[in-house]
Amino acid sequence: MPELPEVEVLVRHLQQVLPGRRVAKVSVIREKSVRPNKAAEFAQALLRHRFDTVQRRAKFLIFTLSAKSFELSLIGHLGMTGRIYVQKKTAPLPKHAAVVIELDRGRFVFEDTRYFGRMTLDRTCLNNLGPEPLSNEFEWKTFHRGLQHSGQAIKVRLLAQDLVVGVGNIYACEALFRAGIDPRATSSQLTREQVRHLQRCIQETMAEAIALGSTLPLDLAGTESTDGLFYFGQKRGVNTYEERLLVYGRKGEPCYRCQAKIQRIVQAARGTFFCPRCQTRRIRNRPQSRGWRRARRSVKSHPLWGSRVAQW
DNA sequence: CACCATGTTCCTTG
DNA sequence: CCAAGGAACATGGT
Repeated sequence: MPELPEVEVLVRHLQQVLPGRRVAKVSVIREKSVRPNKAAEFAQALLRHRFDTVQRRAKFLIFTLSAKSFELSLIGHLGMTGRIYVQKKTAPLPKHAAVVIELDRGRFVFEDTRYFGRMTLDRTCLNNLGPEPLSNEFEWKTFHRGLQHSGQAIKVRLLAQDLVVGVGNIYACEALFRAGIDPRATSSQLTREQVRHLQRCIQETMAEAIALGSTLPLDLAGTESTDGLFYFGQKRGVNTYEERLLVYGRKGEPCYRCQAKIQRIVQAARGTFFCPRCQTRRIRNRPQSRGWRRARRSVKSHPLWGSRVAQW
């Protein structure tokens, strides 16, 4: 269940639940899910340690544990379909449980249907990551400099995790729509104004998603068939949050801003959704023009958008 | 059967 | 050597 906002909301939840609990037993059910450590050494190292903190860096979860004077970091990545939760010892294990850690109270479960996720004690995966999008380190001048050296399409470039972390396929589409930038535009062709605008749109997209996800009734304890995903929100009777996304998954549907049909194309083997009228490759001299501000207000005042997100 | 899916890494190509 | 493109990983939903 990744992308930065989903991981952030999960981390905040786990930080409330996990600290203080001790590791009683470690079962690596899917050996490949523990890399590059060996399953046996991984399990042995964690034994009898106590969870202290839960943090996030990019889409990684970082658990710190200690035993007497020994400290260690457990790093997790959810891949495409990973979930992490603490369940009751009596609850049944999920079909695709990858790593199970029995605690003094309850059970830590890392399940992963497609097994693209992983757990490790090796911190080197945290090297070479770009700045956090919601930190001061995400600075538009550096962002601009990085983009100028690239001939890749901007949408593809955003996914590389070196100029900025945490932006995945869905939020890349959303941020580019908000910024009015064609996902096919060559990175180096973006103007300084477009880059500055895109930087702010990425931050808005992330911040609003975290804020929204913090209030939805997510199944962070792994008890239901629902999960901790909130790209599409939750289906709860009449209260449907499905239309929260502005372009992703809306192929053929009318753009909320201009009614043109949303297009789906493939870039780097991933689906990209965009509005062919609102998102242009052309360089806009005045990206903050009155017309554009009016358009963004109209997007935000769409009944299914404003009611759920504008409150933040 | 066809096509789609939230991510990253490795290999090949130019 | 480098940048960019594509396959691979693995399973399930529609």
